Amino acid sequence: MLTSLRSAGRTEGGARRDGGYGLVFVSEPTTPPDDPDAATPSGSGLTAEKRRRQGRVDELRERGANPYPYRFDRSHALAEVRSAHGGLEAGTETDAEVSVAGRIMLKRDTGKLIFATIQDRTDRIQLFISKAVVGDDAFDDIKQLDIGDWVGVHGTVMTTRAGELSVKTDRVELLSKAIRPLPDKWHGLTDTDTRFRQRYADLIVNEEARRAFHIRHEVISSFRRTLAAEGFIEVETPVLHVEAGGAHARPFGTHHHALGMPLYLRIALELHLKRLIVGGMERVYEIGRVFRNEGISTRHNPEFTMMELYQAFADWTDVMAITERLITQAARDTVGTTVIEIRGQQVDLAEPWPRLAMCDAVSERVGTTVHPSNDLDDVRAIADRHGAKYEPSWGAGRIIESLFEQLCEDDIVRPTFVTGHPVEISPLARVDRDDPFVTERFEIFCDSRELGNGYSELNDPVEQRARFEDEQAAKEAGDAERGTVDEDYLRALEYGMPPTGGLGIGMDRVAMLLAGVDSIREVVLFPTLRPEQF
RNA sequence: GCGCCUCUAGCUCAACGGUAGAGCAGCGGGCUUUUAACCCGUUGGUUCAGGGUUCGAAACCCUGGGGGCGCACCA
Repeated sequence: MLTSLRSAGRTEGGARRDGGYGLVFVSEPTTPPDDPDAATPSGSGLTAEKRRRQGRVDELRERGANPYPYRFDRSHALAEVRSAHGGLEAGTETDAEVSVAGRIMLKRDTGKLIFATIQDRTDRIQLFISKAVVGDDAFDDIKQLDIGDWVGVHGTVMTTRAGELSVKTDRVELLSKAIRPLPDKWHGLTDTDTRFRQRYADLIVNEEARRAFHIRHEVISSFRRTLAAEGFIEVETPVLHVEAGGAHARPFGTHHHALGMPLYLRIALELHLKRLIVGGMERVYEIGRVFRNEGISTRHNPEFTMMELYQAFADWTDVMAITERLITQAARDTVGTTVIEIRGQQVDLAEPWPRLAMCDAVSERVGTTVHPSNDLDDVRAIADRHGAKYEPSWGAGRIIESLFEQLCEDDIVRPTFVTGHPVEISPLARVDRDDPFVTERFEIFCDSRELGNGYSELNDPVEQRARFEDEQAAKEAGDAERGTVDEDYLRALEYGMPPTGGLGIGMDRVAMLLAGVDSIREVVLFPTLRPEQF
């Protein structure tokens, strides 16, 4: 009873909807808001173009056709058609029937024959549309299709006399009418602002853009496979933090209304993941967005994607090894080789990455031994001599880092582990077992950019408290990027964290490296921009 | 935040301080094997905005806006 009622109702409703496009038609604005100046001969080309295309939509509806149908059954992606029939000789017709779908990118109309190039996410393919095959009425309709329209096509596979693989079209269904014209078919979009704001248009017309995002996807997917194979568990930890810790960076602030309290967007994944190591999860990782309230540049977007992993019973040497494996494998999976070109140099990522102690690198450049144990005034004098900037509150360790950035960073081309960061700038890293002034820490530098950061994790709760207190003192002295004492994290450490190695990698930067692009905006789909004025 | 560069038709680009143009897209016509199809004809402009200099400004100057690059910022 219920069932029959329901199905009867559905049939009735369906029938009403099929025969009643007028309902939809009436409720939709079918003329542009600036229609009043339709009478005037002037007006922008875009307005006229959109009006013409919308007019076509209205016309189709009046005929009872739906310019925006609900679905289409596709038998093959375009790349599948090509791989199955790519070897056909010129001038071959087959009886292989296919149903394909895509966006019309090009149209060549020779009178009674139309060649159209459609594009899906896998490939492009040519449609061979003959008036004699589809019939006069259908041919007229196909002529009315615009570049940018989505179509579904039924036909058979053939090659033209020139050898172009094509679908000899029996029937074309309009799947979605494009009201707005596509950018230039040859040049695409070049204005970077427009490319980033209208990423949808960029992706339609610029293959390079599609390629970069495909590489980004492959990098992340490769990381997940490598980590799964090594026994890591993927987790998700909070984005909203009461106090943003785990890195030196200014956070974004927000507010929770029901709790009536300020919250901060995370600047790192570190502290929550290490709580999970305390909890006994042993090998965990997270790939997630972090937010830093800093300047925007070719290397920095305010929100970016970090991969952090933590491995119990491991130290920094294990973590350096897994770093090499992750990035080398990602190169194989994305570009098919471990040999990539960086600044004109051929670099084989499969070779062991050089290790460079920060103090050694600086010492060599300044011609005298520099170490965080040096007298502060001596280190300041060296910094002054080499134009490295520092604040009065900085200790020798932090000034050495400044010297490194000033003198050494730019020279690093191939991936390099820069090791032995001073304790002062590494509040969560464990002191080097052979040198109490530096930590068992490394940063991965490549093409002068920092790709990641790892260390033997500090797990002594008493020492961690002392380091946090130093951070808080620096923050209270006016350094907004320094941290605070995270009592809950200290409580976790008091339960005992096993010896642990940790790693953080900037996924956007790895994607940049492997995609061979020099701006982070080429691998972030919707980079942060000022709002557009409409 | 500072410096330099940039903004012209839907898109890609021209235009000495002197009538705002081309190609693509669109529209009309022709063409049954094209390849950014081609051929003929044609519509389309708040030259980012606002001021100023000038007989005359897309251009020169000022202010503002968007964007890019560099610096600063950024373990």
